[in-house]
Parts: sequence; structure tokens; C-alpha cells
Amino acid sequence: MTDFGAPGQTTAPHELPALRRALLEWFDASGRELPWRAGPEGGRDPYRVWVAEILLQQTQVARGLGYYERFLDAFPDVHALAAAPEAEVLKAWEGCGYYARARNLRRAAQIVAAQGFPGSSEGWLALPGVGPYTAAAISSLAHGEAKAVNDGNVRRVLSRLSAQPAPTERWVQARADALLDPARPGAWNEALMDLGATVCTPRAPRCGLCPLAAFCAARASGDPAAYPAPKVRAAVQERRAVALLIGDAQEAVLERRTGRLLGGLMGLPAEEVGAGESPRQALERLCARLHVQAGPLLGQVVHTMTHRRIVLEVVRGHALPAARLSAQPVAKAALSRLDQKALALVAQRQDSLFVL
DNA sequence: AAGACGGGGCA
DNA sequence: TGCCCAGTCTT
Repeated sequence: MTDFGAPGQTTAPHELPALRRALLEWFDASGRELPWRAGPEGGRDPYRVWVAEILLQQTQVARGLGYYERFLDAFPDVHALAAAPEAEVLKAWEGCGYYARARNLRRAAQIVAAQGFPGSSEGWLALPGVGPYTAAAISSLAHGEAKAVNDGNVRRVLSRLSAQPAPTERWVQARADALLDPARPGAWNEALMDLGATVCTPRAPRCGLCPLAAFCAARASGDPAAYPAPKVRAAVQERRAVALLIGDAQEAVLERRTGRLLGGLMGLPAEEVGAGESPRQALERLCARLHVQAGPLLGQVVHTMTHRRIVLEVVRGHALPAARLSAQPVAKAALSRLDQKALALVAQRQDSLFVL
């Protein structure tokens, strides 16, 4: 059932054909040309669509483009991806964030390499890293299945169309399902997302260019940017940590991170400063674990992520005889921006030593 | 139903 | 500085 409830205006059923026509005509004339859009409408290459959809999760298209090129170059088909070591896949993903996407994509590729590509959205949904959005996107684009996507663009466009300030997931999905053009589901989904990305933007929507302006309740309200209302977000929490640089900016001792945060990436050996603990105590713990002698403080790095702010003290370390450590080429390892900043600290310091 | 999970772009 | 981005998984 569809919930056309208050407070939003609704799209009257008799307007639906005109609305669909307006958006699809706009899309056919003004839709974006993107590398993963090669091939027939509703019959795209599933691997290319899949990689693009994973890459674009919480990632803007402009940023995804470069990674897409790089990733497909490294792993041209699902078999190449399935056969690749995780470290290589993460290296191709380096800097893109949300690294679980890369780990899940590789794991799913191994399933697909063994069993073949799924043929329906339910099949896609069963793969790791594929949720409701991605399953609907791939099945509509590659198989022509009539599944409506629900992403940030769709949420914003539909919120505005109905002047619904606080749309729930259920509401958005129901509206998206009702509007979906069953004759061209893939094009419809792309059209809605293109509209959200290029015209119905979060701030300063360009209503003068919008093919749906005549249908839009938020536009009629005079303040379209007010829809949807901003989400409340958790405050960023600050964490402190200490790291050891053993080696230099080119060759250093690196550890593989295993937690949820930056899991699978390499980085300088580090310990978090616990609650009620001093950085010195964390450093002693770190040195004891690695059998390393601490040298001078090299500097401090501050790195802000969406959900946390990390203050990292970087200390030079010297391996003691008991240590079993080996430096490795930094350029070969997949590093987070945090560790890249920490290493940049030393590179700069070497420069300044020349000046001295 | 909430949190956790990266990083960059833009006003 | 704050908000957002072709979301998903875990608790």
C-alpha cells in the first residue's frame, strides 16, 4: 500500500503519467554520461554496475569516478577480483573510506565466481555488502527488474515533491515504489538520482531547471531547501592515541589493523590512550608490546572523520635486540589518511633538518 | 532503533 | 564549522 499521508501534498493518480514523462524526458536529454552506464538500458554489465554501486555508497559521484577507473583497471572482471589478495583490493580502495565495502566486495566476488551472478534482487541481497539500495539498483539496471531505489537523492527529491519534512524509510520506499515507471525501471532510478545530484541539490536547489517543478509541493511552499529537515547526528567523539615510527617515510614498521575502524588497512603501530590514562602510559604499553625503545616526539597529527576526531602523537621508535620487526615499503601498503598524515610528519621533519 | 564506519566537497 | 554523499552491518 502507498501512504500518501499528511502533511505532504500528494501526487494525484492522474498526474502520474505526466510526472513520469517529464522526468524521463529530462533524463533522456540531460542525464549524466557515466562510465558504468555503458550498455543497453536495463541490460548493463552486472560486474561494472555492481562495482560502481558499492563504490558510490556514501561517496559522491565526482569522487567515485577516479576510484572506479582505478579499480576496474586492477580487477577487470569478477574472477580477477575473486583471485586477488585482500591487501591488493584494499590498496586499490586506499583513501576511499568505508573499507568494509572493499572487503565485502572481494568476499562476494568469490561467491559469484563460484556460483555465477545472481539473477534477481533477492539473489543480490544475499551477497555481503549488498543491501536494499544496491540490490534494487543492480537488478533494475542490469536485469530490468522493477525495483525502486531508495538513497539519499531519492529521499530528498520525494521529501520535497510532497513537502514531507521528516520522511521515514518506509514512507520513502512506498513513494518510490508508487512512482517507479515499470516500463523503464533502470532509467527511472537513474533519473531520480541524477535529478537529486544535479538539480534538486541539498542546498540551493535549482528549481528553475527542474522538470518536476510543477509537481513539487516544496517549491510551492517557497522554501524547498527546508525539505527534508536535517537529521540529528551523534556528536564526534575525540580519541587520543600514540604511534611509533620505526624507520622512515619510505620504509617503516607497519601493522595490519584488525578492528572495525580501518580494519584491514596497514598503519603505524599504535595504542589508544585509555580513559584516565596518560599518553606516556599508552606509549609504555606500546613499547613493551613491540620491544621498542621510544625516542623523541616527532609531532602530533589531528585527523577528523565523520564520527570521531583522533589526536595522534607520533614518537620515534628504535627496535631493541628482542624485537622481531621488519620495515616494509610504505608505498606498497594500503594506508588510511591518518597514517599518511603521520608519515608526512617525518618527511617534513627531514626537510627541516636540512634547513638546520 | 541506534551506532559504527572514511573522507572530501561545499556554503 | 556543519552537513551531506547512489548505505550496510552490528548491537
